[in-house]
Amino acid sequence: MSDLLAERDTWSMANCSIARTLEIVGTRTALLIMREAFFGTRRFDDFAKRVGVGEPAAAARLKELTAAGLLERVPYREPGQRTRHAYQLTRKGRDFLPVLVALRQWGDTWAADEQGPAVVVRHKDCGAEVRAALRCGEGHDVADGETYVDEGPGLLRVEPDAS
Amino acid sequence: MSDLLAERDTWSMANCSIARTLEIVGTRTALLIMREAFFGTRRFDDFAKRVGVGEPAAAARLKELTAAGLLERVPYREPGQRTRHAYQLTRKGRDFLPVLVALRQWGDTWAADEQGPAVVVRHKDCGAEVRAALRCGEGHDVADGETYVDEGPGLLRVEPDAS
DNA sequence: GAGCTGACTTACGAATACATAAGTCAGCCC
DNA sequence: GGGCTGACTTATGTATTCGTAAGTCAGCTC
Repeated sequence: MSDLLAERDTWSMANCSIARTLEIVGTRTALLIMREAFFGTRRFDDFAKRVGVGEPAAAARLKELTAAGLLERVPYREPGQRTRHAYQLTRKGRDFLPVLVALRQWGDTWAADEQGPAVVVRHKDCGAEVRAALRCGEGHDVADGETYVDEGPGLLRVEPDAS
Repeated sequence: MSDLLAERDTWSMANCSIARTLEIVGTRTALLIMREAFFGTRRFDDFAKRVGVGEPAAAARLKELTAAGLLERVPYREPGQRTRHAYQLTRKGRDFLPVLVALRQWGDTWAADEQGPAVVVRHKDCGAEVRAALRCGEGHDVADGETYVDEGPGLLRVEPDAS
């Protein structure tokens, strides 16, 4: 275990999963649309209205999220209505829930509304509130300060700047 | 337990912890600066260089993150150098780690580089990789589809649109 | 087949986020 | 006390993101 943080200038984060993720959902509206999708919203107009965003912005984000595979357009038909398309979470999109839970949790803790949170996510089996927790592969809870950064297989070594 | 999702139009998300959080760290560069802060970067120039962002953008984000209380400017002094200021994570900032872990994890799973992740976060005690997991207050692991949305104390009721 | 409705698209302007390049400025070293 | 260096700021231009308002378009219903 070398201390990667001490030699931070010998490697680059050009290959960064966080940056790649943000290229898909890096805008405020994209994340809020994902929030609404988890609330069960499926129709175009409802996304625009409930997120509080204009239709062009909603259309652009929905198209991006669909192209990226977090949402899929599925045809549906209400009785007496014509066939329409609904936006529905894919497995890839549902797997994004921990990010939203972590964001909401941080906001509830550190930027809370005085009234308390508007909604809470609960566990179906027991009704207890769902939280995003850090845990290691051995099953231990990971508390503040108990982590270190290690080299991964995709680490990109670079020449340290002469400066 | 009423079905909030079915009556989605009777309440508003004007009071939303996710949206409030995004007003602080809702930009790509703010999140990448937080990533670098967790890597131990503390100096202005290093933030700009390592995040790959121009100095004005770095200065603006660092100022916002400091004003929001995720970072703090602490004076430091290297031998033979004058006093300078370093940007250091506060408790509020360190508590943001689950968001970054969740983002990285999603990216590693769904937008992975073929080389694998550049870095991994490990648990100090055992060296096992740290993951962001959903867990309920009773300690159960929460799997895909095992959640529901419930009313919180700050829920804002609204008149459903006539439309 | 005319009207209606949901689902977008187009057009245009404002605000924000970013890059590059250059300038400022404090204070330790010599 | 002049130069150097790290830490910014200022200036300017561009790209992206958003708003509002209006237009298009498909395909049921009647």
